[in-house]
Amino acid sequence: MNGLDVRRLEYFVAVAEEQHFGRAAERLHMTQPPLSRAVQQLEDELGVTLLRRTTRRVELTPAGEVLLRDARIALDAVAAAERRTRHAGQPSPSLRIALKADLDAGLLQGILAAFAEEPEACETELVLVSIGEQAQTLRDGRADAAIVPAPYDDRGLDAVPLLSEPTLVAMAASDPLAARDTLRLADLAGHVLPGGRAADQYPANAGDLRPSANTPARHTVADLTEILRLVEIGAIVAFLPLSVTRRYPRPEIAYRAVADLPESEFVLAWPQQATSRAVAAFVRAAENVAAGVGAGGEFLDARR
Amino acid sequence: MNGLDVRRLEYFVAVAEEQHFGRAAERLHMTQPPLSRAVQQLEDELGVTLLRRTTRRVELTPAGEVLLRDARIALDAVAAAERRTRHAGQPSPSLRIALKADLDAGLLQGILAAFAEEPEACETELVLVSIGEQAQTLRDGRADAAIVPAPYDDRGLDAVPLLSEPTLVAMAASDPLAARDTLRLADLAGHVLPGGRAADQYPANAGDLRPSANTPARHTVADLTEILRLVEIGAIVAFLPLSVTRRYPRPEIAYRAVADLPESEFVLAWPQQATSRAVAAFVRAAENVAAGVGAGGEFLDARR
DNA sequence: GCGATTGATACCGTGGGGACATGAATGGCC
DNA sequence: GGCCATTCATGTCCCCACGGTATCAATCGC
Repeated sequence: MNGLDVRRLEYFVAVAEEQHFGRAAERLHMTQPPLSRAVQQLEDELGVTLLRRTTRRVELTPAGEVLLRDARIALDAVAAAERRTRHAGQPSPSLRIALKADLDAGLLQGILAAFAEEPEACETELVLVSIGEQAQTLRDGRADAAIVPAPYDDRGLDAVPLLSEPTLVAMAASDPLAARDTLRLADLAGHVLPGGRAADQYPANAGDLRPSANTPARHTVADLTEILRLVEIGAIVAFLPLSVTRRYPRPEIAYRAVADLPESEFVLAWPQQATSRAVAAFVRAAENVAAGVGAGGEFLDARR
Repeated sequence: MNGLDVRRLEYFVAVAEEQHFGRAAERLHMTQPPLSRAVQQLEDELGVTLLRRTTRRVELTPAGEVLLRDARIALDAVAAAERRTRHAGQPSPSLRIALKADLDAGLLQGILAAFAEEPEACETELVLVSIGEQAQTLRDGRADAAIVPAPYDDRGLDAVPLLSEPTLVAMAASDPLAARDTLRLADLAGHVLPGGRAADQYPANAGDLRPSANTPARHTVADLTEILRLVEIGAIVAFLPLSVTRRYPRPEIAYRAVADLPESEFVLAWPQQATSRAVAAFVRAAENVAAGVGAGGEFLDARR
């Protein structure tokens, strides 16, 4: 028999992630011996050793690293195929829009209304996800399009820019810096962003709101209210688009302009393989709405 | 048991492509009954009907169309994982560069030399493919990077532009138009490109050299020599980058400038998921070489 | 209406995957 | 340094699932 199969790939990924056959077996709801054998068979079929085993440690070979990365992608693709097919099989499939609540640049209502006018419109469904999950939601087939703040992981996705708006820093009102009207990034030395990165090094490690997989986060945040609560108590500062700050006026939080902070960009993204007319119509609608808002310039003044 | 598996997906794709259980079974080297059952099980697991069966015809439902597209992508990803892992398991894996012979903008030798100077260089291997196959070769794991003429199918790929050079039209020397020094696209009305598209409608349907899956091609060509032979006998005309025409000076072929024909762009592409240092080094080397050549301007004069 | 074509159903045998029991090797610890 | 615990590999058995053969049913063409 030639060719990998999904089950074995899942087994390998579990072992690679746990670095431990026993724990991986537990996670897979099976016992350890058949798991060991399955991974061995995988290695035999490939003619490649994927894992260095000691009785004390399991670690990946270079080839194992390659397979771990590619297997995750392949498993994502399989899961996406399943989800999309299930959804497409429903009587009248809706268009599923993924977004983080309040991170829509204030465009959502307008876009939905414009889309409803399109000749190829269909029902829409909002898929509310955690911060930074929008792209993955598209890749794994849970949504058909997403409004997402840049930067984001665009692998496998197509996108059009929607609009840019000023980025403000949110800090505790009690912070000495809050006395000033306008700051510079360097002033924020010593302050920490959600996820634990240093605020004054932004955007060296891109992704203001995305939880970083590499750096161990002191606070793991998935929601704006969590972020704002931490801001209030002075634990962190956060960079937020103007439209978001407008929705959360809080006495204990000061929003201030930062002169050398890049603008917040919002894009509309969708899976590259998408061919549905509904997605195309939604993209058209969103572009039109964004163009209108951008020309109107409602967001040009930075504070108050 | 939940989750699709590779075997069933292959079965479904075979049936969907053949629109016939018997032929699909033959292609899969099996008999028809277990194939029918496997597809039924797939439908049961998904809770979705994928195929409308009559005893005379098998056709896809909308959900079936979705699964066919996504299953192909998923199967590609699985096959790519297998190929890349096999390759990564070799003692000292080479960097595999895919290109169509002579469609390298004349950069190949320079890039290879520059890459060899890089600190993270490794052995390189050339994967010579048919016209238009470069991108697929990257997606399915047979190569790690590719030199490819734009436009191309960039799904799943990252790329940097290398250089642009004038595009010439190759036509039979006996063609009346060959008497003129410079043409316009409209002059080519009635002439046919490789693949059967009308030359004067370029680039309405993008992809000058890619075989089109939709339009039935009168001539299927995978090689420059085949194209040039058809040009010589006056069957087609072809749009070719200047660097290619320089390599094929033929008395029976006239290369002429076309005023409103866009330049030929070459890009270096690689899989988006690539993380290897060798690929990064190769990209650096290629960018440097291309920048040098572009600045030198060797390709600026269009004819003679 | 009859036959040919084609997909579905019935039934059976074999092979592979999982559980249980056990072996072997390595690293920590006293 | 030897003992023990941890952990991965191996041996064995069992069962399910996949594939093959035989056959049925339905539809289209003549």
